Amino acid sequence: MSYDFNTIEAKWQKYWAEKGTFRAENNSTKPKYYVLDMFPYPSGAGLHVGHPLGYIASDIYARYKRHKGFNVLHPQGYDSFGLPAEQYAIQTGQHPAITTKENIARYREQLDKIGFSFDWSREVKTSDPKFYKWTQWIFTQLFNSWYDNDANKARAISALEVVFSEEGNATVNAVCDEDVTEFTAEDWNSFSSKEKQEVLLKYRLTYLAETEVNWCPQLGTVLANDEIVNGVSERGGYPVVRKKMTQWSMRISAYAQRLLDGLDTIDWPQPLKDSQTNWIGRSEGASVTFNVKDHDAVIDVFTTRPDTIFGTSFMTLAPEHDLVQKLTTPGQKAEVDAYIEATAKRSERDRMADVKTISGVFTGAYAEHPFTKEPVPIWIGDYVLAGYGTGAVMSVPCGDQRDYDFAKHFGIDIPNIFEGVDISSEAFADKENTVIGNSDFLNGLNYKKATKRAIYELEKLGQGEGKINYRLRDAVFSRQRYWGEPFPVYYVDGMPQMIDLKHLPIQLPEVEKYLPTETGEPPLGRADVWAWDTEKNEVVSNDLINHTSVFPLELNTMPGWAGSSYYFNRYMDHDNQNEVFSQEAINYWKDVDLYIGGSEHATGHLLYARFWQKFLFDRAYVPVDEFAKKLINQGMILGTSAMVYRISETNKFVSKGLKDQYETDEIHADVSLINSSDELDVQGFKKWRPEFKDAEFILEDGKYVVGREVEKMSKSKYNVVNPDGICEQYGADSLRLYEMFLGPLEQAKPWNTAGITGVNSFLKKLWKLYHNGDEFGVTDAEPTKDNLKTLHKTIKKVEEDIENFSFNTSVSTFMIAVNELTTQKCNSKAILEPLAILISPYAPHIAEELWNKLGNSESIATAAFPVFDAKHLVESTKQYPISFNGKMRFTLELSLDLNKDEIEAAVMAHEKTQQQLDGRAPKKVIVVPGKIVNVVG
RNA sequence: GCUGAAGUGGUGGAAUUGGUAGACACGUUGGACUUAAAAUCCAAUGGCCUGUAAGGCCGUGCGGGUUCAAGUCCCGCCUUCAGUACCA
Repeated sequence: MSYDFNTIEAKWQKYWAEKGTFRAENNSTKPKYYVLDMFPYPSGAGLHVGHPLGYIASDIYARYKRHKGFNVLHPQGYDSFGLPAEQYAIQTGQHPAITTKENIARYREQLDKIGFSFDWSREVKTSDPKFYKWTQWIFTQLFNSWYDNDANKARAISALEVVFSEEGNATVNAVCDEDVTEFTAEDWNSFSSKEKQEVLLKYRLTYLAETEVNWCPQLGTVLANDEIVNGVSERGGYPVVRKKMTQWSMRISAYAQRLLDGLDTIDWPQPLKDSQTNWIGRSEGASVTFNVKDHDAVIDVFTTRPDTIFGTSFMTLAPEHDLVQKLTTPGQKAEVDAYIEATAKRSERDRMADVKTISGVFTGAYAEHPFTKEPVPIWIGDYVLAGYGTGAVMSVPCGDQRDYDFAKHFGIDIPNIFEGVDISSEAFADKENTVIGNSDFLNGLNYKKATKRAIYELEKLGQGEGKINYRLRDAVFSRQRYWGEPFPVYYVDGMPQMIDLKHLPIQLPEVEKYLPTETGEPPLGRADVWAWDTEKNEVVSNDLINHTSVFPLELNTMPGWAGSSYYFNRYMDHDNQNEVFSQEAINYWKDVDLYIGGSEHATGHLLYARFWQKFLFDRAYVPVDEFAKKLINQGMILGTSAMVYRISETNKFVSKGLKDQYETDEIHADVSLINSSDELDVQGFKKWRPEFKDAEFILEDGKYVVGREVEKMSKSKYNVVNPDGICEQYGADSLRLYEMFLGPLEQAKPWNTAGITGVNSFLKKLWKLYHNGDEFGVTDAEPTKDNLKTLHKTIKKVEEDIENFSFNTSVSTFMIAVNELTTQKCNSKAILEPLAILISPYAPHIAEELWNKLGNSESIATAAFPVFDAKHLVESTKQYPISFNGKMRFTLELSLDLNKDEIEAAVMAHEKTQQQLDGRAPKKVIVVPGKIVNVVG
């Protein structure tokens, strides 16, 4: 009876599904443990071998925790709203829901073959109305909340209304829009309903604002900063331009400091924390207000160097700055307008590509230095970004290289305010060694003291204060898309109104086309049934909008990150129709104990999810304010592409070794056409694509050899390897073991199918260990000392490895164990039973089969993890080599029944040791069972 | 530029608080079995020296240092990868 993995795997996968082996209960006497994967976007291409890497790791850990007696929650679902399904819909007219459903079915089929211990009964799909009902509800909660800086948390907007009606807004310390004006209680009470709504909107955690956004014309939508890479859209690589639109925004900036502080409390990878820290971009400094000469306007700037304020010789505004038009003198107007037009034309990408070119123009206006009252010329320049700080800077050329370059280029003064520093060729930006001079009351002070003093003096003048600035901007939350969550919002008199939970979800309407309307409205504008009737409390036809109780609905949809910002909590109580999750469920599961996923979500999903979690915490819906205690970023599995070399302008291909003799183009060949010695199947290649039908080949040694390149696994590079094929040929257990064996979990590593034979033959050997020829055969014989030693060595190593997420080395440990037990001819049940449990997290199918054959009627999944006993590793005597001075080596034989002190004494007393150590006795000897003696002279 | 991670055989990678570097696997070579191939099994496999053996020397990106002992610790470089970038 040989190892027939196909039959075994199908059998146990069916068994697990039928018995509900991995179903988690929301209450248990066992301690809870929540293992989560980042749920996939179900793309049309299906899974390749890189996708399941993290799932296998989390599955090993989940299964291990079950063996260790935990009540484990290990769910899976789909992040099923998104652009590709919609793009496909635009091209084909196929409803995205249909495509999505098909893709999910395919994903599920592929995932099932790998034997994961997911609790599929808790599956969530972000595009499922039952799920997005709650996404919409959370949106309404954000709308009904404001951020109280004094309490340092979000509070109900109703509480704010009470304050307004009793005290006005003077005492309110909130995170709000900058254009909020002060009003009294009397003012508030005299406001019309609409005026009140307008004011409140400036305080809400999600608000409407006319904002400059990243508009992608090709995609027809707005993108968040993290959806733009190198100035083009992350998806599709299309250009992005700035555009002003009325959009929903999330006031994530209110949480900037807490998002930063929270990082100290969670066990996440340092690189990921660093990129969130950079993204939030906290910088300490001061805001300074400059009065403008001959104008009532003022210019606010943010600076990290208030100590250098006396070095200010000009100011620079971003070309988009609001004051530019107002300040520009008639004489400079033509030049300024031309400059603004020129910068607006340049795409974000161009602007980033050439940072070296210095450009700018003088406005003709002057500001007044707060201390010297000297005139300071006001320039505009595109090196100042509208989106950072206040979009204006006080330029101190002697202390900042960009200001220096700008000043040099335009012949502006470069006053030196540093003691003993030469600034004739470059600016001096070294804070640590700064001694201020030429600066009135700051003279002689260092950076720290001068900063403090400058802020103090500014505050005295009422022209500035210490300030902390964050790079993190509020997140735009509107997308001009079809395939996303509709907002639970309708408009009365232009003001947004939330739709009550009992009427949710607001479902996506049917539309004929998935493109924006001819009038430029989002695709939902095409729906003829898409308005809200406040009398009937339901979605009704557009035609009735003129009716007094029928109002237009919001036509935008939510961005991709909406659903993924709380899905981890919804798994806890996925089917609850009355609440997003019951307090009972959330208080039981609390948070994710282990979260595994890619590092590409560092500044997107993982930041937004932390933000929503903190918000839900503030409003007392969740008990903890960080959703994941530990996070691991699995590395990418890369593909090994095959390259063929076509001689330019011909259909002739030259083998790799000869390619340097010709001018060639590199072309990807499908990896399935290459054998293990890099030889191309020439006939197969001709048939592969029509344009190669008549291809000719220049061979070397009768073969066509391809070049190899390690790169991202992708359909377009023809280097994709599917897990299904691997499962069929080698089995899911081999796939699981091999993915772990490839290397450390966090590291990127290339896939090489050939290597899988190693783990495959290990499984065959394991099978043989339990079989006597064709018969299953284990005995009740007492295990030998060697048997026990092998077993306990393996228990110890595997347990340590799993706890440390070093899954790769345990696979080696298993191989060594099986080799040793084979040599020992061990078929003792007392050894083989615990061995099956050790292996089962990694190779669950074969383990379950062997476990079953060993006479166990229950699944191996809940069997207790074997207990390590150190005594089996201790031998009566062991020889230890001792090296000294590199050259001298001798062996010391010690009894390991001795305790540490006795061993130390024995070594000290050892005559030879004394000799070899040149008369000096060792000061310290360390003996660990199974380890080297450590002799310190 | 800044931030972070990492450099070990032909390849993927092991190596606990500093303690026999290269576990385990792939690949390669030789052998067994076979008409042959596949599969399986056995042996060898960092480099160099000595005819073999025994043994020796050199070896963890480079140059120094600490230590009886360094892949591991310290200082200074080089290279690669990832993230981020006119952030005031």
